[in-house]
Amino acid sequence: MDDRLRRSMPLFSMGIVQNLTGLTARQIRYYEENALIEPERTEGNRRVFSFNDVEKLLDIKSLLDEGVNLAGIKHVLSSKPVEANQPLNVVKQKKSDLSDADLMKYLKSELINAGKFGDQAAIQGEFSRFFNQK
Amino acid sequence: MDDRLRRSMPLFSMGIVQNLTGLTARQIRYYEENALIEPERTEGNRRVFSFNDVEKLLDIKSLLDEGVNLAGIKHVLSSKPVEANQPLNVVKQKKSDLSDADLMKYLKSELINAGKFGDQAAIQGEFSRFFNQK
DNA sequence: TTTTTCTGTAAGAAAATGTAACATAGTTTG
DNA sequence: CAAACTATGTTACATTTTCTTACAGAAAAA
Repeated sequence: MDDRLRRSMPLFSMGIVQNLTGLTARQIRYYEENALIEPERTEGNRRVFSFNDVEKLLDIKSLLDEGVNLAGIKHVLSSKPVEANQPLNVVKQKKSDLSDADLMKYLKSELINAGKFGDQAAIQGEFSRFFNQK
Repeated sequence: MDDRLRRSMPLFSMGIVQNLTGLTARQIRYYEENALIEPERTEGNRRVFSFNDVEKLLDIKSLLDEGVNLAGIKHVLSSKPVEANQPLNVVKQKKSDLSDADLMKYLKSELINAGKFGDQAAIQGEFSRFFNQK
């Protein structure tokens, strides 16, 4: 049960971690700057990494290889799910100062026009999904 | 049960999707280029988006707001878990042509040195995690 | 003393978006 | 219907941001 402790025990120097992960020291420091890891420090200010740090760096490495950027890596490592978006999470911007009611009116009028595209009569049915709830 | 069908039915024009999502046409086209969405086309080559497309774009939008890049978004939307890394997924590179055995030897010698940092006697225990399996 | 590591800064590459030019589709109106 | 708009499409180039690499000087560790 002190596994948690053992895994966060500071053990590895920068040089070793470079070899273990294949990341450069500069990269590792950069990731620390961006709060992806938080290695301990010696009295002399050298970083000392734990197993957790190393494993996290290995995860980071594999995500980097996929081209995922730091923000993405943060997201994945903290595995926030994508917040489920509401029935319709309309973004206002531009037409910014519309009231919700106005916005809905706008959408309805726009959407009615959508009829031109496909000729599916089901459009009416879809509207209910957007407008008939709440 | 034809919900699936309804949700993938092409309904929305580019302009409407811009308003619904707050993304620019340029962005939306770029995401299509990168295979995040696959809107249908009219005979005249205009894009027509489904509900699924719009919802995906809303997810993309919220990830973008977090600073996640396309690779990251792809990863999240397909929600691949980070592949669990093996007990020690050593990266060779640089010292590239070592055999696995040589590499293990190298790691052991390096790791033994690690003792200098912390003075925790538990290091020996940790080694087993790395070397005593398989 | 020699080797590592630290911080900071600058230069370079790549990703994402903006912008502009010009063609075609679809809509609206006289 | 035909002329006039407006929305979209494609392509190419410019700009911004993010990440990596390289370098310099100082301190720590061997």
